[in-house]
Formats: sequence, structure tokens, C-alpha cells
Amino acid sequence: MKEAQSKNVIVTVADVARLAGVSKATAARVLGGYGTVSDKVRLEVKAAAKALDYRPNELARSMTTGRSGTIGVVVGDIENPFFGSAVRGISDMARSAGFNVVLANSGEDVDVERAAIKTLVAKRVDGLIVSPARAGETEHLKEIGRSGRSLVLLDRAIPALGVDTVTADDRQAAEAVTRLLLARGHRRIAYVTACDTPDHLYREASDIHTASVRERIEGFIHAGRDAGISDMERWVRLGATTPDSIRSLAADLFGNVDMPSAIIASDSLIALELFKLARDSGIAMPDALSLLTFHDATWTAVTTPPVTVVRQPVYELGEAAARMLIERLKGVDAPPRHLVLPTELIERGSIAPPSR
Amino acid sequence: MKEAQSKNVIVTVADVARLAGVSKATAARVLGGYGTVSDKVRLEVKAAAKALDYRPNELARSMTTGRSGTIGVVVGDIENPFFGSAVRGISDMARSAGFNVVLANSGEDVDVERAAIKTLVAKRVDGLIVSPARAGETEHLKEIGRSGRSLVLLDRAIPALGVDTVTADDRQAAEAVTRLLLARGHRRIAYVTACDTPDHLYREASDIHTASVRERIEGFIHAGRDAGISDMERWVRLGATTPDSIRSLAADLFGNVDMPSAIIASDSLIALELFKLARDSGIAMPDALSLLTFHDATWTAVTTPPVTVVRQPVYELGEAAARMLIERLKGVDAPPRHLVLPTELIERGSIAPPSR
DNA sequence: TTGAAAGCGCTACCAT
DNA sequence: ATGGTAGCGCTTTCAA
Repeated sequence: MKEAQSKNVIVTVADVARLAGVSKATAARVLGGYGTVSDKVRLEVKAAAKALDYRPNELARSMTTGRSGTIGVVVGDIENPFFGSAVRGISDMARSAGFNVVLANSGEDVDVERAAIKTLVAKRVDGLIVSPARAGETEHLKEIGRSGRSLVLLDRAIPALGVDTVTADDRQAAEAVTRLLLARGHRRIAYVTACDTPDHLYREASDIHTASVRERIEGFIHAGRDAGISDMERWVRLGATTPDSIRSLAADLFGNVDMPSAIIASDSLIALELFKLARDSGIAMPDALSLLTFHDATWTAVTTPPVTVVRQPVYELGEAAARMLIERLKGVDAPPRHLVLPTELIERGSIAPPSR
Repeated sequence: MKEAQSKNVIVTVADVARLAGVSKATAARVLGGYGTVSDKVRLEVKAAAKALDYRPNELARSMTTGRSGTIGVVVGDIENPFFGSAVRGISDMARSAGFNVVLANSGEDVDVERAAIKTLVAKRVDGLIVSPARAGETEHLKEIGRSGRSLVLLDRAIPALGVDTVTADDRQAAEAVTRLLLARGHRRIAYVTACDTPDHLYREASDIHTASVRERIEGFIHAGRDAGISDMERWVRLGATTPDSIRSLAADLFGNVDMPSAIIASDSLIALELFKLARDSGIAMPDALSLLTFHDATWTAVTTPPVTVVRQPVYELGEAAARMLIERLKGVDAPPRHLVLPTELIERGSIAPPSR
């Protein structure tokens, strides 16, 4: 802080106008890039702005225009590569359309999500993209609409909300992979998810609050029923949230005489832990255990055996969500759209017929 | 838009004040939680606010207070798990201190970085955390200080800038792992980084614009020199930015009669590709090739062999950066601090003595 | 404890 | 094409 360089006084349009010898309105026009000004004046004002090191105040601008050029994004966990990709998609699309992104992490906690949305709205973001933690609690989401802002749901649909949504074809994908496993001869197939219920037991689909996972479980159970397996429910395992919880869950699964011959992991974090656990337990893959996971995380291609996955177009999911939101912000008025992006089964080496 | 529910008129303090039968100033005091008001009035105002469904306008608040409660974060690529963890650390710390995070992706492009910083400043973020793409171009970073805002550098130091910085002990870590490799008998050790020069050739450290990588290369070369290897430079390979570029780079490396017996990858994305390529080329690891990478990405523990890594405390890096920034925002006035977090070598199975 | 009034920096409307 | 001026919704003196 030696030199008093550009003193810390804030330079405003008024200052620039004064130096340029024009009115505040005129200076504002060239600085804000609107209205009409003569070339001569434009140059003079720009010179004055540069001389004074003028920096526009977007806050003030937003204040009068009512638009902030910002979209709020609420995801479960940015550390999860799934959301990492999605956010990248969102932010690339946003940037190319001139929008900024305010990011909030909910940690899959509705209360945090609620608070985040509240402050985002208070900060006057133009619209929001959220991956709602629980399909059942929607009051705060409705609040967004009430505040006059657009909302796009990412990866997790809540039809009752009637808002634009982008998801993958979860139910269909789950059904397909379950059928695949059945066709290969598997009868004991477990589905493992981070979602949870108070008593950690799965009873019916409505217990599952994450829409995308609920869809998958429905597909999973439906495919099993179709094949004549009536107790698919007991193969749904909940609460795989931390390495520890996955460990104990796996211990239960593997320790059972009635051990599953195949496991479907609901996300790549779960699959990674299960893979480690199986390996450490000396369970040979794919012969003693087949593994399949949702999300084509980078590592799945590099293990031995490489893991068969349901590839979700995650980046595109984010891109599409941002695109839809921006369309709304530009005034598109249409009934709520639900965009479903196709998944793709990538067969690698982690599936084989059951050994017994 | 059937029902005219809460009509889309914006409710302001004035409205609340009117309904509560008090002055605007008083209403603002209870709504904004400052000054002193009688309990009676407080209750009345709150009731009125609820009745009208009042939503504070943070923009207006920021406008008058000069603080936005927001910190800007500019990283290279949020899709890279490294930054994913760091951003999670930042955002957790920020949230617990009552700050929001505006995220911008530079894609490691200085021009984008420049633009991002400009709009972040225009949006009046209270301070910034950035992972500068190039150590050489600092004008836009200095600009942050000139605008009266605090800046914390994340993972990449630029000492000349004289700002708070959080990094890992890159140089020392690189030196240590190179010595380890040398001690195991390796003499042909390659260092592969995404950083690049115009002609893709490494000549001297100053060619490398990413500070953290420059440090590592210096450590790498220094350790080699110490062991009597004079041409370490030729083992530095640049431009490993995409799967394709890594493929051709690897082809060159592996195809050489003088193939390296060990490779140090500068990040986990590179390591992953190299791992795949080596496997697909039938190069046995670790016997025919030792691999070591910076960043303890989750997948490194799960491959065969698992990959030996330099664990950087990435989440903590982000946390610390946010903590330092927030301290500055709270008025801490101290000389620039450079926090160096220790790394840890995690030996797994990807290193063995050279086979020839 | 409460109220009146003056801005914060900008845009937007209405004149000229 | 340019200028004057009234706000945007809030905080913050200063008085009462």
C-alpha cells in the first residue's frame, strides 16, 4: 500500500461523465452499451473511463435492470465426479450465454438445500438448477416459482412440480441391465444405493426420496418380477453413503450363505468401494461376483476386470439443463418439458454367469 | 399461472413497514437484524413480513453495505477431481462462515481467466480464490488487489504477487519421489505433464507457467542431477492435455528403444491414460514399467497393481484457502502468507526395480 | 427506541 | 443524439 496509485475511491459513471464532459446519462449509455451515442462522444467517454480506471458495478446494474446474469446451482456433492461433470456442462453452457454460476453444495441435506435456495433467491439469481435431495419435500422448490424465477431439475425428476427437467432414462436402463443379468443366469442380484430410510430397510418405492434412484429400483424390481422372482425387494440395500457403511453392508452381503452373484451399484463411489472390498475379500471378479454400476466414471475402464457400466451422459445432462433454463430466461413460454437423455450400456469385463 | 397467489409484485421493506404501522427504518432494522427495536415492534414487523411473504433483496443490501457475502473462485477445470475436492473444501468453509461461492472455470485459458476475474470483480465479490493458469501473466491478478479485494492463490504460487497462497510442497515431494525411484535403480525416469510450450519441448523451468508443476520439475531435475544424471530435461514431456495427446506421447515414450523404466505423472488424469495405454500395449506393471502419480485419486487404490501416489491434501488446500481469504475479509492485516501443506507418499504396487 | 431523509451506482423514461 | 431526473430496495446517519 505504498503508492496511492488509483486511490481506493470508487469511480462511478458520474465521475467518468464529469471528466468526459458529458451527462451521466450519456456516459452510462456508452459504459453500459445501450441506447445511442455519437462515435465522438463514445470515444471520449471510453478514454475517460480508462483514465479513471472505471469498473462497472454489476450490483447496481442488476438492481435497476432486475437481472443479475447469474444462475444458481444446487447439487448434492461437487466432489462426486458425477456432479463435477454436470457442473462443468452447466458452467460451459452458462458462460457461452453470458451467465455466471453460483454454486451451492447441499450434501444431500434438505435443510441445507432449503437454505441455499433461499439465499440464492435473495441474491436474485435469474434462475436455478437443482438436484433435489428429496422428492418429497418440495415446498422450497415451489417457492422458487413463486418468486418469479425459473427452475430446472437436474437428474432427479419431480413430476408433481411441473417444471423443466433433465434426466437420464434411469428406469429403463435399470430394467435393461437387470434383464441382462437375469439372462446370464443370475438370480441373486443386489441393488446398492446411498439412499436411505429411517430403519435402513427397503419396503416400497415411495420410501426412496431420490427420484432417479427410485426409478432405477422400480425398473430393477419390475425386471425381476417379470422373470418370476418375487422377492426382489430384499435385494435392495440402502444407506451406502460412506466407505464404512459400505463396508458393513458388504460384509452382510458377502457373509451371507445366500450371497448375491451380482451387484448393481447405484453410483461409482459405491462401486469403487465394493470393488475394493471384493478384491480384499478374495472374491474373484467376475466369476464369483458380477459387478455393474451406474455412471461411467473414468476409473471403471482401468480396473481388472474393467467394470461394466451404464453410461449416463452427465456433461450433456448439465449442458441441457443450463440450455433449458436460459431459454426460459430469454422468455420461452411453454409447458414444462421433461428431457430424457439415453444411457448406454458399456460392457466391459465385470459380468459373467454365476458360478453357482 | 392460474391463481394470482402471492401476486408477482415485489414486497419491500416499505410494504412491510406500512402493514406493521412503523417507519421504513424500523422495519429495515428488524428485517436486517441490526440496530435496536422493541420486542413488541419486532414481533409486529415479523408478522407483517410473513403475511406479505417478504423476501429480502440481497442485491440492494450489498449495494449499500458494500459487501456481497460472496467469494469468487476460478479454477482450471471443475471436472478434474483435484479441483472438485478443492472446491468442495472451499465451499464447505465458505458456507460455515456465511459466504456464497461463485464458480468460474478457466479451462486453463488465461483469457477466460481474465474475463472471469473481471466479471467477478464487477459483481463485487468480497474476495477471490484463483488457481492461476499462467504464472507469467499477472496483470489481471494485480487488478484484483487494486480493486481493493483480497486474493488467495490456490495450489499455484506466484511469489512476485505478494498475496496469500496455499500450496502443497510440490518441489520437495517431486524430489523425494525421484530419489525413491533412483534408489530403486531407475535411471530413465520420465515426467509427464499437461503443461506445454509452443514447440512442446522442455528447455528450462521458466518455460513452465503452472507454478506447482514448475516446482515439481525443478525437484525432479535436481534429484536427477544429484544422482549424476545430467540430461534429466529430455525426460520431461509436455502437453499431456487430452487422451489423444497422451496417446501419441506415450507411443513416443514406449516405442523408444530407450524407453523409460519409470514414469511420474503430474496429475491423475494423465496417470489414468498412461495406465490404460501401458496395459493395452502389454507393458507389464510394475516390472516393465513403474508408474507414480501426483494426486491420490480414488481409482488409484483399485487398479492392478494399485498406483503409488503423492497424496496432496486437496480438500484441505481448498479449506485453507477459503479460511485465509475469510480472515482477510474480516480485517486481518498481515504480510502475505504462504501456507505449504505437506504431501504424503503412499506406496502401493506400481513401483518396482527396473527390469533392464 | 423510532422516524425522516439521504444516498449506494446504475438504468430508464421523458424531454429537448 | 443528449441531458435531467426519478427511482431500484436497502442501510445509515442524524434528530427527535
